[in-house]
Amino acid sequence: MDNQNQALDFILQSALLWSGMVKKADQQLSVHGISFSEFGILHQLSLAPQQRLSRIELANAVGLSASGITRLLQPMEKIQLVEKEQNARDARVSLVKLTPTGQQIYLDALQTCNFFATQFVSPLTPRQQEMLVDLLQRL
Amino acid sequence: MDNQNQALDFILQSALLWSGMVKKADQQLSVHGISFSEFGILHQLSLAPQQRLSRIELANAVGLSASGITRLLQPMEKIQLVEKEQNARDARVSLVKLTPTGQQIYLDALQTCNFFATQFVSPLTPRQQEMLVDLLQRL
DNA sequence: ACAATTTACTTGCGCACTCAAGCATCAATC
DNA sequence: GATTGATGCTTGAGTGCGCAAGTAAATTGT
Repeated sequence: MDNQNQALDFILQSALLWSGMVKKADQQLSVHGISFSEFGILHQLSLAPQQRLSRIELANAVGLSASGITRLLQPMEKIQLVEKEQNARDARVSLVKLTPTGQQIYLDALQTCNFFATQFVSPLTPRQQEMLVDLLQRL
Repeated sequence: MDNQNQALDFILQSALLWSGMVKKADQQLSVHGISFSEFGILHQLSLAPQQRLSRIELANAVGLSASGITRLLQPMEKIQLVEKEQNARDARVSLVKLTPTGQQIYLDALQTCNFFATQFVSPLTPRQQEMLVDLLQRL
């Protein structure tokens, strides 16, 4: 098994893992009424200073396009998980801010997601999990 | 950083990596006229005994639903990358077989994909790449 | 001061996929 | 050997995105 095949295996193996992972995550998170993508948004917002980010920052943080973010946020605003806020310095950017409701839903969903994620990586020892996260972060 | 957060990081980091990876792979493979999903199909078929698989086997191998496979294969049959073949023992299954054309396109695309994959994992040493593939395969 | 370019979004369109329902075939039970 | 249930696949409807084009605001160049 040479290096090239190893790299190819990595890509194809990831495809397989990922498709299953998202499906299960969405399913588990559905009890909170949110999708995995929406969880990702809540997560990034909760990490952000003052829990607010521009839409572009959000898009980069979760790996979606700007238009994807626009459409994802529409229903989230409607059910008050996040709210719009405009930037005083630059009228182009419309900031997204986590509401208290959104914060609460996030904390609930975080429990579920942590449980799921922990279960997902459970075939590995903690030492191996650490190594895996470390390796991925270098890519 | 406890174990739970590590697991969560793994999931979210994967989301980010994966979204970028597929986009780049699709872009590079477009010179061969195929998508990354289609490459996955050609790859699995080329590995299979007699280069033929049922649609269900294919779906499981690449992580798509049965209906996804049906729709992906339609254009691939039209341009003769694969062909239908029926199973003598069971009239329900319709096998998918790689054509010589498909084989050729696959080999060309494999070069591209190997190059891309190799580049993608290049921030890691060969030793680390090996470890990464090994860890993923246990999940 | 005013055009030209760049940036932050939004919108129209379309593709890729899923889920649920349907059809055909096989297998098991009576 | 008919019925019941499981399996392989296709189809209809709907969702979740991306891409390209459009708008509005900021920045840059002159």
